[in-house]
Amino acid sequence: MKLSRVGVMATTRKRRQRGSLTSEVIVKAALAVSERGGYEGLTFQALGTELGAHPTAIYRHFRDKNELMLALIEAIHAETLETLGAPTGDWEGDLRALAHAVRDSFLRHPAVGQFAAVRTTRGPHEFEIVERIVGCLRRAGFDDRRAARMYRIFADVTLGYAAVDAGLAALPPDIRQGDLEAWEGRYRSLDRGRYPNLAAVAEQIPSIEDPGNFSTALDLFIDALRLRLDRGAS
Amino acid sequence: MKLSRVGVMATTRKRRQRGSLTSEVIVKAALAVSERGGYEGLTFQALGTELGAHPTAIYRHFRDKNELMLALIEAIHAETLETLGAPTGDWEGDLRALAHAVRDSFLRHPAVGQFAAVRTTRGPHEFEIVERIVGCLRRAGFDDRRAARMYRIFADVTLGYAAVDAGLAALPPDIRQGDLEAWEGRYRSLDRGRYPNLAAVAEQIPSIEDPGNFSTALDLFIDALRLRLDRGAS
DNA sequence: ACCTGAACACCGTTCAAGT
DNA sequence: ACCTGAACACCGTTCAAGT
Repeated sequence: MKLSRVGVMATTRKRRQRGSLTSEVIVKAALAVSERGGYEGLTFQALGTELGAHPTAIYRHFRDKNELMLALIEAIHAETLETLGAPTGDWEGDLRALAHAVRDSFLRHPAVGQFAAVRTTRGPHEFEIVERIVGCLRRAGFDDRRAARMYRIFADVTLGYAAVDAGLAALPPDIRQGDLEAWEGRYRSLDRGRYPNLAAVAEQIPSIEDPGNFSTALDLFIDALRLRLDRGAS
Repeated sequence: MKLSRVGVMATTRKRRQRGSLTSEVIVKAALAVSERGGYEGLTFQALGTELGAHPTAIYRHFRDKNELMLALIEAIHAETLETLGAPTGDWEGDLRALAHAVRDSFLRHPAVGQFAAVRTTRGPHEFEIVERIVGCLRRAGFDDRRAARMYRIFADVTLGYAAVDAGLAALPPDIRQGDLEAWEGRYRSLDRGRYPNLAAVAEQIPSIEDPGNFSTALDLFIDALRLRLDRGAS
């Protein structure tokens, strides 16, 4: 083992034995790495070190980083479903539970979760999550056309919100710190003449990291769904 | 001029004259570059070429890529405000117009827009957008506490949704193509036994790129706001 | 068949040197 | 004062070579 290329294999914990490298092992290691080092820490070199294998050995299981990313998102969806019980039949409660489970999974792996709303994994766990959402909406009383449309909006809003939360959590600590301080500092000392409305309420704006925001957004969404059901024509 | 480092200065259009490099010029060039090459195309080298200057000359105006990014987001917010008339006093129409203007700006510069929901620029244009949203909510009849909370949700939902749309538009063309085809292909040929609800509605799910989705999401949100106003307790 | 080593064409960033 | 050149420590990815 050469030491000229410092760091690549130098800090290897244990050397992996031939044939033990599988997609599952790689996905698991990648989630662990991303949890520690954020997205910019999730590199093939770091992953190789984590695995006790050469960085390029990963290419035997994933064509490129994009394919690995999709597998990681699928793994997150799998986690979401694991932490979630079977549907209870209460469409509203089930929708809420699903949305919260999705967000929790994204936040558990923010470096991956921040991209999960934009990509489609085209995998079974993703299908299953969609299946569940559509199931809730149909049980609520929406006809197929309406259920399909509402599914799209619900998924985009929920995953989008969760992805923003994940993106925030995935920021490098110093940058995140700076952003948070801006909200707490600069936003509360603005020119009342120039920003009268903002100045009036600034102190009462919940932190962008307040977990209650997501719940309130869900409340609003479900209120709106109920309203459409009451109006009939669904 | 050496040619050993291929490409860096080789394709320079015109050489910039000393002293003409300002933050404004750099921001404008960066938005142009990002429009063409997506996020992975937005590099200091590409920006240097666009500017007719050495890549590292940019560091005289921005400490690092993070600072440049914040300036770019501010520039996008400035564009949003430019395309937007003065508030009309109709809180609902104004909110809608604002949300659409934000999304349009994000989509005009997707490589930057996809990050805009997560970061805070702490700049005057960002303040102005917040000011306007809060203004709409107060005019609608929300008291300060409620207006502050609803602002947070509205901003997160709207910017989050727009950022997802931008992220989609910013995907490298081949990857984006693959994702879209998955929605149109695989999602419509699923096992009806395993995914009964999804299979029933799959054909009717709007495309993830359908611009009507955002409008519908806004409709739902504003319905929910009205409901809370009607319920009293402002 | 499975993995490594070496190389390639890039990145962002620092800093001494030029004008 | 403003900008460039060269260097540093990284990236993802390809491919010939080893076992």
